[in-house]
Amino acid sequence: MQKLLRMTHQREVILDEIKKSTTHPTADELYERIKKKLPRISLATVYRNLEIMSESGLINKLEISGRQKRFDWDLEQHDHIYCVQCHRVDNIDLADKKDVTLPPEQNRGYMVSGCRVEFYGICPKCSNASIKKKKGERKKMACKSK
Amino acid sequence: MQKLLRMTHQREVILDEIKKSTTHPTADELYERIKKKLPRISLATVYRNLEIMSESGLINKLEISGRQKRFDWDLEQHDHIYCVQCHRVDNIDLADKKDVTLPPEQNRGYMVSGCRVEFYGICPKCSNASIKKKKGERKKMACKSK
DNA sequence: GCTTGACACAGTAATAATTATCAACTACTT
DNA sequence: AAGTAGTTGATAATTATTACTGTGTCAAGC
Repeated sequence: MQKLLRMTHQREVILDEIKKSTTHPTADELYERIKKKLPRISLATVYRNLEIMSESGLINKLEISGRQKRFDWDLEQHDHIYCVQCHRVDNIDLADKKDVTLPPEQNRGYMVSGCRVEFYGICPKCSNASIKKKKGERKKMACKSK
Repeated sequence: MQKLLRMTHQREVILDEIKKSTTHPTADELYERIKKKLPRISLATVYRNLEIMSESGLINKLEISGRQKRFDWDLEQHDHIYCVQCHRVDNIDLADKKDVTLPPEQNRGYMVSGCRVEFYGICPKCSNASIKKKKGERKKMACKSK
């Protein structure tokens, strides 16, 4: 499964941009940022290399709700919390994750290989934005909601 | 949020088809099955009504990994396990779900409104299929993988 | 019984996200 | 230098979903 890959300039820049992210960017978010450094890069290259790099284990592809794929540089096992309003995704570190186990009589015959825990709610930016809105301050939302 | 809606024939057939499902069908899986009963129904009608019925609480729209939306007639809170090979989704009933909590210092400022637990692995059909394949029996996979 | 308005329908166009294709280019290997 | 395997940018194609459009249906009010 682990695949050798040449570290091209494009790949370096993509990887670099992911590593700088505090949140979990989508392919087109990364594309927008990377364009500033490599104006001629193609969106297809970004998609292609995110896929390749996640296959070869350099980054993680998140399995998470929502229609866009998101990528993560943090290869340690961890879980996520995401905002139902702006779809932002943050890391969480669940201490008692080990307690979450599926009793064998419940596994429906599956060979279980893992478990994801996903919390959801409203992120601080969005809840601030909606408080301000209530107060009548006609200000733009802090984070875009699609 | 709860919205009144007229129970048309199309809606009845759609709802009926979901309730008959042991797994969690996608819109186009349902469309294929419903076409046999209502050959003139439009895919758009299926999508529209799944959306409407989940808004009005008749069915559940699953937030789950994978690119297609899936729907569920079971309105009770429960979690899911899914097959990484054929993308089938089954219900599980997690007894110690209550233990899965996010310590306040970990919530990143979110107003947490819920939590989903998702197990993954290989479903019985797929693992049987791959055993048969290993034995050299050139048989078709038991469930399609896309 | 006819008219009006509110939904709902089928069919199709449009959109969003992603993946595939392809010709040109690059870096290695011989 | 020539061959070749991998990579790139541009663009076409695909997939899943949503929006639009003209038509139809039904119940309420006249």
